[in-house]
Amino acid sequence: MEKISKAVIERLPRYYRYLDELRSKGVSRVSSKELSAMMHVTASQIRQDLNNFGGFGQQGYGYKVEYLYDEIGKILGLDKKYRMVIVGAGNLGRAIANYGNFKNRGIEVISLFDQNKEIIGMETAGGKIRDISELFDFIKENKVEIVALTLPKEPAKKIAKQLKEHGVKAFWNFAHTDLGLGDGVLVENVHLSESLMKLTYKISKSQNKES
Amino acid sequence: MEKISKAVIERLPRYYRYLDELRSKGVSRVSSKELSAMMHVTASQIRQDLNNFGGFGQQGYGYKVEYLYDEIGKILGLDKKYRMVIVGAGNLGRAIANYGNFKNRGIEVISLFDQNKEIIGMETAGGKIRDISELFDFIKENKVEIVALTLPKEPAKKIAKQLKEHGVKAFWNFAHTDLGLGDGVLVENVHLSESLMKLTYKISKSQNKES
DNA sequence: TAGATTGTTAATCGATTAACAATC
DNA sequence: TAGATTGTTAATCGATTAACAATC
Repeated sequence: MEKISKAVIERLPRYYRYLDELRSKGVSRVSSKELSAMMHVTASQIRQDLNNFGGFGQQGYGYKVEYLYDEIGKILGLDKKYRMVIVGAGNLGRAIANYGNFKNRGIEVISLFDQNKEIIGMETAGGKIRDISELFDFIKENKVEIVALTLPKEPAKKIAKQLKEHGVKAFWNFAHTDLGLGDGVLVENVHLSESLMKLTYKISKSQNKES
Repeated sequence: MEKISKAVIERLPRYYRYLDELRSKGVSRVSSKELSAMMHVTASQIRQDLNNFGGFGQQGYGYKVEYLYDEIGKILGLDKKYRMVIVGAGNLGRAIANYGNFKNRGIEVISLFDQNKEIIGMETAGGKIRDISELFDFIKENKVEIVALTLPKEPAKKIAKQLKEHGVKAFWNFAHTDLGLGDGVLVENVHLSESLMKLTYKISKSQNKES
Protein backbone atom coordinates (compact mmCIF):
# COMPACT_ATOMS: atom_id res chain seq x y z
CA MET A 1 0.00 0.00 0.00
CA GLU A 2 1.21 3.49 -0.91
CA LYS A 3 1.89 5.91 1.90
CA ILE A 4 -1.25 7.85 2.68
CA SER A 5 -0.82 11.42 3.81
CA LYS A 6 -1.99 12.45 7.24
CA ALA A 7 -4.28 15.07 5.73
CA VAL A 8 -6.21 12.39 3.89
CA ILE A 9 -6.71 10.30 7.02
CA GLU A 10 -7.96 13.33 8.90
CA ARG A 11 -10.68 13.75 6.31
CA LEU A 12 -11.87 10.16 6.19
CA PRO A 13 -13.94 10.24 9.39
CA ARG A 14 -15.79 13.26 8.07
CA TYR A 15 -16.61 11.51 4.80
CA TYR A 16 -17.74 8.58 6.88
CA ARG A 17 -20.04 10.77 8.91
CA TYR A 18 -21.67 12.34 5.86
CA LEU A 19 -22.11 8.96 4.20
CA ASP A 20 -23.69 7.65 7.37
CA GLU A 21 -26.21 10.47 7.25
CA LEU A 22 -27.02 9.93 3.60
CA ARG A 23 -27.37 6.24 4.30
CA SER A 24 -29.75 6.76 7.20
CA LYS A 25 -31.80 9.06 4.99
CA GLY A 26 -32.09 6.25 2.50
CA VAL A 27 -29.97 7.91 -0.20
CA SER A 28 -28.33 5.15 -2.19
CA ARG A 29 -26.16 7.07 -4.60
CA VAL A 30 -23.99 10.17 -4.46
CA SER A 31 -21.57 11.91 -6.81
CA SER A 32 -18.37 13.63 -5.77
CA LYS A 33 -19.99 16.85 -6.93
CA GLU A 34 -22.98 16.41 -4.62
CA LEU A 35 -20.80 15.45 -1.65
CA SER A 36 -18.59 18.39 -2.48
CA ALA A 37 -21.52 20.81 -2.16
CA MET A 38 -22.63 19.28 1.14
CA MET A 39 -19.22 19.18 2.75
CA HIS A 40 -17.76 22.38 1.35
CA VAL A 41 -14.69 20.73 -0.11
CA THR A 42 -13.77 20.32 -3.76
CA ALA A 43 -15.04 17.35 -5.72
CA SER A 44 -11.53 16.87 -6.97
CA GLN A 45 -10.25 16.42 -3.44
CA ILE A 46 -12.90 13.85 -2.65
CA ARG A 47 -12.00 11.80 -5.71
CA GLN A 48 -8.29 12.11 -5.05
CA ASP A 49 -8.72 11.11 -1.42
CA LEU A 50 -10.82 8.06 -2.21
CA ASN A 51 -8.53 6.94 -4.99
CA ASN A 52 -5.73 6.57 -2.51
CA PHE A 53 -7.53 3.42 -1.46
CA GLY A 54 -8.98 2.19 -4.73
CA GLY A 55 -11.68 2.93 -7.23
CA PHE A 56 -14.89 2.90 -5.24
CA GLY A 57 -17.04 4.66 -7.80
CA GLN A 58 -18.43 4.06 -11.25
CA GLN A 59 -17.93 6.43 -14.14
CA GLY A 60 -21.07 8.20 -15.20
CA TYR A 61 -22.85 7.12 -12.04
CA GLY A 62 -21.06 8.18 -8.90
CA TYR A 63 -20.65 6.26 -5.66
CA LYS A 64 -22.96 3.79 -3.99
CA VAL A 65 -23.49 5.26 -0.53
CA GLU A 66 -23.76 2.02 1.42
CA TYR A 67 -20.77 0.47 -0.30
CA LEU A 68 -18.55 3.53 0.09
CA TYR A 69 -19.60 3.84 3.73
CA ASP A 70 -18.58 0.25 4.39
CA GLU A 71 -15.30 0.60 2.55
CA ILE A 72 -14.29 3.72 4.43
CA GLY A 73 -15.28 1.95 7.63
CA LYS A 74 -12.89 -0.87 6.76
CA ILE A 75 -10.10 1.58 5.97
CA LEU A 76 -10.65 3.17 9.37
CA GLY A 77 -10.44 -0.27 10.96
CA LEU A 78 -14.06 -0.19 12.10
CA ASP A 79 -14.70 -3.73 10.92
CA LYS A 80 -12.62 -4.96 13.86
CA LYS A 81 -13.34 -5.12 17.57
CA TYR A 82 -11.49 -3.04 20.14
CA ARG A 83 -11.63 -3.37 23.87
CA MET A 84 -10.97 -0.11 25.66
CA VAL A 85 -10.05 0.64 29.24
CA ILE A 86 -10.44 4.12 30.66
CA VAL A 87 -7.94 5.30 33.23
CA GLY A 88 -9.39 8.17 35.20
CA ALA A 89 -13.09 7.84 35.98
CA GLY A 90 -13.91 11.49 36.51
CA ASN A 91 -16.48 13.31 34.43
CA LEU A 92 -14.42 13.06 31.29
CA GLY A 93 -13.72 9.35 31.67
CA ARG A 94 -17.37 8.67 32.37
CA ALA A 95 -18.46 10.83 29.46
CA ILE A 96 -16.47 8.57 27.17
CA ALA A 97 -17.77 5.42 28.84
CA ASN A 98 -21.33 6.63 28.38
CA TYR A 99 -20.96 7.52 24.79
CA GLY A 100 -23.10 4.88 23.13
CA ASN A 101 -22.13 5.33 19.51
CA PHE A 102 -18.76 3.70 20.05
CA LYS A 103 -20.26 0.30 20.61
CA ASN A 104 -21.88 0.28 17.20
CA ARG A 105 -18.47 0.83 15.72
CA GLY A 106 -16.70 -2.01 17.39
CA ILE A 107 -15.33 -0.20 20.39
CA GLU A 108 -16.28 -1.58 23.78
CA VAL A 109 -15.37 0.00 27.09
CA ILE A 110 -14.65 -2.93 29.37
CA SER A 111 -13.53 -1.14 32.51
CA LEU A 112 -12.70 2.14 34.19
CA PHE A 113 -10.00 2.72 36.78
CA ASP A 114 -9.52 5.43 39.36
CA GLN A 115 -7.64 6.05 42.57
CA ASN A 116 -10.50 7.88 44.23
CA LYS A 117 -11.85 5.45 46.85
CA GLU A 118 -15.21 7.23 46.88
CA ILE A 119 -16.09 6.23 43.33
CA ILE A 120 -14.46 2.80 43.21
CA GLY A 121 -17.18 0.19 42.84
CA MET A 122 -19.61 2.54 41.12
CA GLU A 123 -21.40 1.14 38.11
CA THR A 124 -21.09 3.00 34.81
CA ALA A 125 -21.98 2.33 31.20
CA GLY A 126 -18.46 0.98 30.82
CA GLY A 127 -18.74 -1.38 33.79
CA LYS A 128 -17.67 -1.06 37.39
CA ILE A 129 -15.03 1.47 38.39
CA ARG A 130 -12.03 -0.45 39.69
CA ASP A 131 -9.15 0.54 41.91
CA ILE A 132 -6.24 1.77 39.86
CA SER A 133 -3.96 -0.58 41.79
CA GLU A 134 -5.62 -3.42 39.88
CA LEU A 135 -4.91 -1.89 36.48
CA PHE A 136 -1.76 -3.78 35.54
CA ASP A 137 -3.17 -7.13 36.59
CA PHE A 138 -6.28 -6.39 34.59
CA ILE A 139 -4.17 -5.59 31.53
CA LYS A 140 -2.30 -8.83 31.92
CA GLU A 141 -5.47 -10.88 32.16
CA ASN A 142 -7.54 -9.17 29.48
CA LYS A 143 -6.99 -8.26 25.90
CA VAL A 144 -7.05 -4.48 25.80
CA GLU A 145 -6.44 -2.76 22.47
CA ILE A 146 -6.93 0.84 23.58
CA VAL A 147 -6.31 2.70 26.81
CA ALA A 148 -7.96 6.09 27.22
CA LEU A 149 -6.12 8.40 29.59
CA THR A 150 -8.45 10.84 31.30
CA LEU A 151 -6.39 11.90 34.25
CA PRO A 152 -3.96 14.73 35.05
CA LYS A 153 -0.77 14.97 33.05
CA GLU A 154 1.77 13.76 35.59
CA PRO A 155 0.00 10.53 36.52
CA ALA A 156 -1.01 10.08 32.87
CA LYS A 157 2.61 10.17 31.77
CA LYS A 158 3.71 7.80 34.49
CA ILE A 159 0.93 5.28 33.95
CA ALA A 160 1.28 5.39 30.18
CA LYS A 161 4.93 4.47 30.48
CA GLN A 162 4.12 1.52 32.70
CA LEU A 163 1.29 0.43 30.44
CA LYS A 164 3.64 0.48 27.49
CA GLU A 165 5.91 -1.87 29.43
CA HIS A 166 2.90 -4.09 29.97
CA GLY A 167 2.35 -4.28 26.24
CA VAL A 168 -0.34 -1.68 25.60
CA LYS A 169 0.05 -0.48 22.04
CA ALA A 170 -2.51 2.31 21.62
CA PHE A 171 -3.39 5.31 23.75
CA TRP A 172 -6.17 7.83 23.46
CA ASN A 173 -4.68 10.66 25.43
CA PHE A 174 -6.73 13.46 26.99
CA ALA A 175 -3.99 14.67 29.35
CA HIS A 176 -2.50 18.04 28.48
CA THR A 177 0.89 16.73 27.64
CA ASP A 178 2.72 14.74 25.03
CA LEU A 179 3.21 11.32 26.53
CA GLY A 180 6.72 10.97 25.14
CA LEU A 181 6.49 7.20 24.84
CA GLY A 182 8.75 6.93 21.82
CA ASP A 183 8.33 4.37 19.08
CA GLY A 184 6.31 1.18 19.03
CA VAL A 185 3.21 2.79 20.42
CA LEU A 186 0.29 4.60 18.81
CA VAL A 187 -1.02 7.79 20.41
CA GLU A 188 -3.96 9.94 19.47
CA ASN A 189 -4.21 13.15 21.45
CA VAL A 190 -7.29 15.14 22.38
CA HIS A 191 -6.03 18.38 23.82
CA LEU A 192 -9.15 20.26 24.82
CA SER A 193 -7.40 23.38 26.02
CA GLU A 194 -5.56 23.66 22.72
CA SER A 195 -8.83 23.38 20.88
CA LEU A 196 -10.25 26.15 23.02
CA MET A 197 -7.22 28.33 22.33
CA LYS A 198 -7.86 28.02 18.62
CA LEU A 199 -11.29 29.44 19.33
CA THR A 200 -10.02 32.30 21.48
CA TYR A 201 -7.55 33.07 18.71
CA LYS A 202 -10.37 33.36 16.19
CA ILE A 203 -12.45 35.49 18.55
CA SER A 204 -9.57 37.77 19.32
CA LYS A 205 -8.70 38.15 15.65
CA SER A 206 -12.29 38.93 14.69
CA GLN A 207 -12.47 41.58 17.41
CA ASN A 208 -9.31 43.23 16.11
CA LYS A 209 -10.83 43.42 12.66
CA GLU A 210 -13.96 45.15 13.92
CA SER A 211 -12.20 47.92 15.76
CA MET B 1 -1.49 41.79 9.43
CA GLU B 2 -0.56 39.14 6.84
CA LYS B 3 -2.79 36.14 6.50
CA ILE B 4 -1.60 33.41 8.82
CA SER B 5 -2.00 29.85 7.66
CA LYS B 6 -4.18 27.49 9.62
CA ALA B 7 -1.27 25.11 10.11
CA VAL B 8 0.64 27.79 12.00
CA ILE B 9 -2.29 28.52 14.33
CA GLU B 10 -2.67 24.83 15.07
CA ARG B 11 0.91 24.74 16.27
CA LEU B 12 0.79 27.82 18.50
CA PRO B 13 -0.98 26.20 21.46
CA ARG B 14 1.65 23.51 21.51
CA TYR B 15 4.48 26.05 21.60
CA TYR B 16 2.57 27.77 24.34
CA ARG B 17 2.38 24.57 26.33
CA TYR B 18 6.10 23.85 26.05
CA LEU B 19 7.00 27.40 26.95
CA ASP B 20 4.72 27.17 29.96
CA GLU B 21 6.61 24.09 31.10
CA LEU B 22 10.01 25.68 30.61
CA ARG B 23 8.77 28.72 32.45
CA SER B 24 7.50 26.76 35.41
CA LYS B 25 10.85 24.97 35.55
CA GLY B 26 12.54 28.34 35.83
CA VAL B 27 14.21 28.20 32.43
CA SER B 28 14.55 31.77 31.20
CA ARG B 29 16.02 31.30 27.76
CA VAL B 30 15.59 28.89 24.89
CA SER B 31 16.86 28.63 21.32
CA SER B 32 14.85 27.37 18.38
CA LYS B 33 17.29 24.48 18.22
CA GLU B 34 16.59 23.44 21.82
CA LEU B 35 12.83 23.76 21.39
CA SER B 36 13.15 21.83 18.17
CA ALA B 37 14.76 18.90 19.98
CA MET B 38 12.10 18.92 22.70
CA MET B 39 9.12 19.17 20.43
CA HIS B 40 10.33 17.04 17.54
CA VAL B 41 9.80 19.71 14.93
CA THR B 42 12.42 21.54 12.88
CA ALA B 43 14.06 24.66 14.26
CA SER B 44 13.39 26.27 10.93
CA GLN B 45 9.69 25.75 11.31
CA ILE B 46 9.68 27.27 14.77
CA ARG B 47 11.45 30.37 13.54
CA GLN B 48 9.21 30.66 10.51
CA ASP B 49 6.09 30.25 12.60
CA LEU B 50 7.09 32.85 15.15
CA ASN B 51 8.18 35.31 12.50
CA ASN B 52 4.65 35.41 11.15
CA PHE B 53 3.92 37.55 14.19
CA GLY B 54 7.11 39.49 14.62
CA GLY B 55 10.70 39.11 15.74
CA PHE B 56 10.46 37.76 19.26
CA GLY B 57 14.04 36.56 19.54
CA GLN B 58 17.51 37.99 19.62
CA GLN B 59 20.28 36.93 17.30
CA GLY B 60 23.02 35.01 18.99
CA TYR B 61 20.89 34.53 22.10
CA GLY B 62 17.59 32.86 21.37
CA TYR B 63 14.21 33.59 22.90
CA LYS B 64 13.29 34.78 26.37
CA VAL B 65 10.90 32.12 27.62
CA GLU B 66 8.67 34.35 29.72
CA TYR B 67 8.42 37.01 27.02
CA LEU B 68 7.72 34.56 24.22
CA TYR B 69 5.15 32.79 26.37
CA ASP B 70 3.33 36.06 27.00
CA GLU B 71 3.46 37.08 23.36
CA ILE B 72 2.05 33.79 22.12
CA GLY B 73 -0.61 34.10 24.80
CA LYS B 74 -1.59 37.48 23.38
CA ILE B 75 -1.67 36.11 19.85
CA LEU B 76 -4.01 33.38 21.06
CA GLY B 77 -6.21 36.01 22.67
CA LEU B 78 -5.48 34.77 26.18
CA ASP B 79 -4.93 38.28 27.50
CA LYS B 80 -8.68 38.82 27.26
CA LYS B 81 -11.58 37.53 29.34
CA TYR B 82 -14.20 35.14 28.00
CA ARG B 83 -17.42 34.14 29.64
CA MET B 84 -18.55 30.67 28.63
CA VAL B 85 -21.89 28.97 28.94
CA ILE B 86 -22.19 25.21 28.62
CA VAL B 87 -25.31 23.78 27.03
CA GLY B 88 -25.69 20.17 28.05
CA ALA B 89 -24.71 19.40 31.62
CA GLY B 90 -24.01 15.70 31.27
CA ASN B 91 -20.63 14.23 32.07
CA LEU B 92 -18.93 15.99 29.20
CA GLY B 93 -20.38 19.38 30.02
CA ARG B 94 -19.46 18.98 33.65
CA ALA B 95 -15.97 17.79 32.73
CA ILE B 96 -15.42 21.06 30.94
CA ALA B 97 -16.93 23.07 33.77
CA ASN B 98 -14.62 21.36 36.25
CA TYR B 99 -11.52 21.87 34.25
CA GLY B 100 -9.67 24.40 36.37
CA ASN B 101 -6.91 25.44 34.01
CA PHE B 102 -9.27 27.47 31.90
CA LYS B 103 -9.80 30.06 34.57
CA ASN B 104 -6.12 30.91 34.68
CA ARG B 105 -6.33 31.65 31.00
CA GLY B 106 -9.20 34.04 31.10
CA ILE B 107 -12.03 31.64 30.43
CA GLU B 108 -14.78 31.53 33.00
CA VAL B 109 -17.70 29.15 32.92
CA ILE B 110 -20.62 31.20 34.18
CA SER B 111 -23.46 28.71 33.79
CA LEU B 112 -24.59 25.31 32.57
CA PHE B 113 -27.95 24.47 31.05
CA ASP B 114 -29.79 21.22 30.67
CA GLN B 115 -33.29 19.93 30.05
CA ASN B 116 -33.00 17.07 32.51
CA LYS B 117 -35.13 18.09 35.52
CA GLU B 118 -33.21 15.74 37.79
CA ILE B 119 -29.99 17.68 37.55
CA ILE B 120 -31.37 21.21 37.29
CA GLY B 121 -30.34 23.13 40.38
CA MET B 122 -27.24 21.04 40.99
CA GLU B 123 -24.12 22.98 41.88
CA THR B 124 -21.03 22.49 39.73
CA ALA B 125 -17.66 24.18 39.34
CA GLY B 126 -19.28 26.29 36.64
CA GLY B 127 -22.18 27.35 38.82
CA LYS B 128 -25.71 26.05 39.18
CA ILE B 129 -27.24 23.97 36.40
CA ARG B 130 -30.17 25.92 34.97
CA ASP B 131 -33.22 24.86 33.01
CA ILE B 132 -32.56 25.08 29.31
CA SER B 133 -35.76 27.07 28.89
CA GLU B 134 -33.94 29.95 30.58
CA LEU B 135 -31.05 29.88 28.14
CA PHE B 136 -32.11 32.59 25.74
CA ASP B 137 -33.09 35.01 28.50
CA PHE B 138 -29.76 34.35 30.16
CA ILE B 139 -27.94 35.12 26.92
CA LYS B 140 -29.83 38.37 26.57
CA GLU B 141 -29.02 39.46 30.09
CA ASN B 142 -25.39 38.38 30.27
CA LYS B 143 -22.37 38.90 28.13
CA VAL B 144 -21.43 35.48 26.83
CA GLU B 145 -18.49 35.18 24.46
CA ILE B 146 -18.43 31.40 24.04
CA VAL B 147 -21.10 28.72 24.10
CA ALA B 148 -19.95 25.12 24.50
CA LEU B 149 -22.35 22.60 23.03
CA THR B 150 -22.20 19.28 24.84
CA LEU B 151 -25.48 17.73 23.81
CA PRO B 152 -26.67 15.40 21.04
CA LYS B 153 -26.39 16.55 17.47
CA GLU B 154 -30.01 17.32 16.66
CA PRO B 155 -30.69 19.58 19.65
CA ALA B 156 -27.18 21.03 19.30
CA LYS B 157 -27.88 22.13 15.73
CA LYS B 158 -31.24 23.57 16.64
CA ILE B 159 -30.05 25.46 19.69
CA ALA B 160 -26.94 26.73 17.92
CA LYS B 161 -29.08 28.25 15.22
CA GLN B 162 -31.26 30.00 17.78
CA LEU B 163 -28.24 31.18 19.73
CA LYS B 164 -26.78 32.65 16.59
CA GLU B 165 -30.00 34.62 16.17
CA HIS B 166 -29.55 35.82 19.74
CA GLY B 167 -26.13 37.15 18.87
CA VAL B 168 -23.79 34.42 20.04
CA LYS B 169 -20.65 34.63 17.94
CA ALA B 170 -18.50 31.69 19.01
CA PHE B 171 -19.27 28.02 19.54
CA TRP B 172 -17.20 25.22 20.95
CA ASN B 173 -18.98 22.28 19.44
CA PHE B 174 -18.76 18.75 20.83
CA ALA B 175 -21.77 17.41 18.94
CA HIS B 176 -20.99 14.96 16.16
CA THR B 177 -22.13 17.17 13.38
CA ASP B 178 -21.16 20.28 11.52
CA LEU B 179 -23.42 23.00 12.84
CA GLY B 180 -23.90 24.55 9.42
CA LEU B 181 -24.37 28.04 10.82
CA GLY B 182 -22.88 29.83 7.83
CA ASP B 183 -20.89 33.03 8.04
CA GLY B 184 -20.59 35.51 10.84
CA VAL B 185 -20.02 32.89 13.48
CA LEU B 186 -16.89 31.15 14.76
CA VAL B 187 -16.97 27.43 15.39
CA GLU B 188 -14.34 25.14 16.82
CA ASN B 189 -15.22 21.47 16.66
CA VAL B 190 -14.16 18.67 18.97
CA HIS B 191 -15.28 15.49 17.32
CA LEU B 192 -14.31 12.76 19.74
CA SER B 193 -15.47 9.86 17.61
CA GLU B 194 -13.43 11.15 14.69
CA SER B 195 -10.38 11.33 16.90
CA LEU B 196 -10.97 7.75 17.97
CA MET B 197 -11.31 6.65 14.35
CA LYS B 198 -7.90 8.07 13.61
CA LEU B 199 -6.62 5.80 16.34
CA THR B 200 -8.45 2.70 15.07
CA TYR B 201 -7.05 3.49 11.63
CA LYS B 202 -3.52 3.49 13.01
CA ILE B 203 -4.11 0.29 14.96
CA SER B 204 -5.62 -1.43 11.97
CA LYS B 205 -2.78 -0.33 9.73
CA SER B 206 -0.14 -1.49 12.17
CA GLN B 207 -1.82 -4.89 12.44
CA ASN B 208 -1.81 -5.27 8.66
CA LYS B 209 1.91 -4.58 8.61
CA GLU B 210 2.64 -7.26 11.18
CA SER B 211 0.80 -10.03 9.42
C1' DT C 1 -25.34 6.59 -28.70
C1' DA C 2 -25.15 10.79 -25.65
C1' DG C 3 -24.52 12.30 -21.06
C1' DA C 4 -22.48 11.97 -16.83
C1' DT C 5 -18.98 11.25 -13.71
C1' DT C 6 -15.09 8.79 -12.36
C1' DG C 7 -9.98 7.90 -12.17
C1' DT C 8 -5.79 9.96 -13.08
C1' DT C 9 -2.35 13.04 -14.99
C1' DA C 10 -0.65 17.65 -15.12
C1' DA C 11 -0.54 22.39 -13.24
C1' DT C 12 -0.80 25.24 -9.44
C1' DC C 13 -0.48 26.54 -5.07
C1' DG C 14 1.17 26.54 -0.38
C1' DA C 15 3.89 24.83 3.35
C1' DT C 16 8.23 23.08 4.99
C1' DT C 17 13.07 22.90 5.03
C1' DA C 18 17.63 24.55 4.00
C1' DA C 19 20.87 28.08 3.76
C1' DC C 20 22.99 32.17 5.02
C1' DA C 21 23.46 37.12 5.79
C1' DA C 22 22.41 40.11 9.60
C1' DT C 23 23.35 41.05 14.19
C1' DC C 24 23.34 40.41 19.14
C1' DT D 1 36.12 40.26 18.22
C1' DA D 2 34.39 35.43 17.75
C1' DG D 3 30.50 32.55 18.37
C1' DA D 4 25.88 31.82 18.30
C1' DT D 5 21.42 32.16 16.70
C1' DT D 6 17.92 34.77 14.73
C1' DG D 7 15.20 36.61 10.70
C1' DT D 8 14.50 35.92 6.03
C1' DT D 9 15.23 34.48 1.30
C1' DA D 10 15.53 30.67 -1.77
C1' DA D 11 14.88 25.73 -2.77
C1' DT D 12 12.34 21.77 -2.08
C1' DC D 13 8.71 19.17 -1.17
C1' DG D 14 3.91 17.89 -0.81
C1' DA D 15 -0.90 18.76 -1.17
C1' DT D 16 -4.71 20.74 -3.69
C1' DT D 17 -7.02 21.92 -7.77
C1' DA D 18 -7.90 21.73 -12.67
C1' DA D 19 -8.44 19.29 -16.74
C1' DC D 20 -9.63 15.59 -19.49
C1' DA D 21 -9.46 10.89 -21.32
C1' DA D 22 -11.63 6.63 -20.00
C1' DT D 23 -15.82 4.42 -19.43
C1' DC D 24 -20.22 3.34 -17.30
